[in-house]
Amino acid sequence: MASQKVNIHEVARLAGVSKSTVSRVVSERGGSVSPKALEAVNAAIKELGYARNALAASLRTQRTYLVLVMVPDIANPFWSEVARAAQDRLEAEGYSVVVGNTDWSEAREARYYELARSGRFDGLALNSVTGDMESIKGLGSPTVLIGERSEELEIDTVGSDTRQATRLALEYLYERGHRRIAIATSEYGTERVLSRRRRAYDEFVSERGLPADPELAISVRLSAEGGRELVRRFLELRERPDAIFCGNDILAIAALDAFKAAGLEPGRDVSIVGMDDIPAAAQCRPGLTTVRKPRQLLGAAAAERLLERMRDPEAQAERLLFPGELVERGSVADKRKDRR
Amino acid sequence: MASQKVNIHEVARLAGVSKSTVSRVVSERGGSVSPKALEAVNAAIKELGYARNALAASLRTQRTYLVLVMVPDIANPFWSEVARAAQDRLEAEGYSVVVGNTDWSEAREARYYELARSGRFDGLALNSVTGDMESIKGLGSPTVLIGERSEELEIDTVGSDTRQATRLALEYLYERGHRRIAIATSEYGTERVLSRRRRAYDEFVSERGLPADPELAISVRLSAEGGRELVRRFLELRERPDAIFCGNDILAIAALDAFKAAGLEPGRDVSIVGMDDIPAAAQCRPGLTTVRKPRQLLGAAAAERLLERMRDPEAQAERLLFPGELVERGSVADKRKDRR
DNA sequence: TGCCATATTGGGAACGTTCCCAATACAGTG
DNA sequence: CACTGTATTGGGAACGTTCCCAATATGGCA
Repeated sequence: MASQKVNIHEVARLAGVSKSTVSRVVSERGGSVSPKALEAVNAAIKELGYARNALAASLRTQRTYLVLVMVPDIANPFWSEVARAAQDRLEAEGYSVVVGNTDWSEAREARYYELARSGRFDGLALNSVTGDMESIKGLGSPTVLIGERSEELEIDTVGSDTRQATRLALEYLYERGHRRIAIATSEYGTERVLSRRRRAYDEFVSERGLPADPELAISVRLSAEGGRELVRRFLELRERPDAIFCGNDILAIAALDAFKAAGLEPGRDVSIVGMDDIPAAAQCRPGLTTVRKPRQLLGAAAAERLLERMRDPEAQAERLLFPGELVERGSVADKRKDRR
Repeated sequence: MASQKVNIHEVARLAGVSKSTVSRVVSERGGSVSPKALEAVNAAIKELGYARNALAASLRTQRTYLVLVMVPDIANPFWSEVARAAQDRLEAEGYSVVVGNTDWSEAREARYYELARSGRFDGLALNSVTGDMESIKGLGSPTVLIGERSEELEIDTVGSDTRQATRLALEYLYERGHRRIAIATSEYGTERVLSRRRRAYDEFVSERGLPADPELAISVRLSAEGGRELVRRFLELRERPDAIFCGNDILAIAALDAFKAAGLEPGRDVSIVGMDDIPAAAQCRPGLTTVRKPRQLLGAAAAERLLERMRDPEAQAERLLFPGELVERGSVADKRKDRR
């Protein structure tokens, strides 16, 4: 059975009805079919091992019921949880979800854009590494951005409030007496606009009159490898920072381990604050003080927004930002004099 | 521009050529086109913002150049690395890769099978949670199984050698003087066949004449939550095991943390061996002794096998198993008398 | 110049479904 | 019984591409 070439016509022939009737049975929005015909069709489907060709159906209906969720790092619990939450919500509405992993690579991202442009998906929820808004607008499918990476107002955006989250972390370090605070984040080439994180940092530094040494802005990949590189670069600095604010937890935890390996105890000799609050942040020693982002909320909200956008492609774009929340653990020293 | 309804005919009209010529330009296998026509077509494509409809093309050619990699847990570094390695290999051959996350759920897995049956993918590489081989055979697309979950010989399989890996871990514990060894793995309902891991364990236990207490076979989910549950169940046992062999590292590391929280020091009061060797296994304290599986190799081999299978759907199925390798860290105590 | 081989081009059919509309069957009502 | 309204059915067109094949243009050579 299942000779894999069976189509609606063969089913119709075996069931003794027309292809239209078979279509009414197999397509979800089927019109009325008599019980007798229904039974005959179902029997024929079973006997022939018929499977509906979604490509042909989509070509005709212009709906695929498939959504692509594109993220930069599938292995990062932050992203996988966002994706999972979005998947939950979208599947409940009858969409199937597949995930695209760009692995922080522009080439891969471009590849997924091409895939999306070819009409295979009804919608996309994506985090862009390149921040190339023109490509995204040219996609031709309803799209929701996850993460606040630009000032873009024409595309729906669901993210956490980067400025607020960054200031929360820096404020915390400042309160505990740190003055020479570094930021480790990812900047893409010199021509690109500075990341929001970096701008929030610059703003904070100038507000508080902290040293604005360019050495303190360290650009590394937001990965474990980036964390190790961060520590190598840190150790080579002429004047070492008191504290580092890291762009995500993966980076921060790798840095934490690398510091320990180098004989510096995080939370005493150097302070580290992360971003995201992934499960590992609670499991490392010392625990990582970090800013929690509402992952499930983010994923669910992105899905919700995408559903609305797919219903009404002409709707006004929205911008939804969720605040972060500081989670205190052990990776920040308290340098206040009155505590000593 | 990009009114999103532009098709090959409009491009042809603007360029002053026939649709056939446009097709020759946009489809990869295009025949010969004069430089003049090529230029005219490209200009028209650009002006109209034309994007080729992959659905229509696939319907005609019966090729989608899209592959689905289905895994049970996208957030587990083991699976995400396997997926990434497969993606690397497949993209090099011109296929695009999307990932399906089943989250250990049978319902989700069934949903992806349905998706696959509808002809959207040229091939699938998947790890089945249910082990429902009949569904997989009925998929109608070239399929490679990742992971050795059954005796199935009709489907290409790429996996690690579960029996060898399990025995390696148990042997290691045995050598170090452990005799009451528990196994924590995931069994699905009583009617299902026992997992390979479990069978290898039973075999080892009977070979060495170790206690075959059914209490020692603990079935939990292979997740962090499962690790915490494992420790709760462990603490309630009348006669506590010396050592636990855990089905994967996620489980093992969560258990390790839970033991510490309960006041038992892993590597002294209780011994733990994991499986996979994910990065976190080296970062936890104590380090997790575990069996390393060759992730990249597994993913690349699965991709390779799938490529061959897509080339020749009638080829003989193969079964490729890679051995594991013991990585010694600090989570196992040495109970040998001669050492004391 | 005439002829042949090759390069280029265009039109119709096909991929497998759903949509539209007209045709027929059926049941209920006066 | 005739009539009307609804339920069910079937056939043709359409979705947007590629494939096949025949037609035409082009260039080289005798």
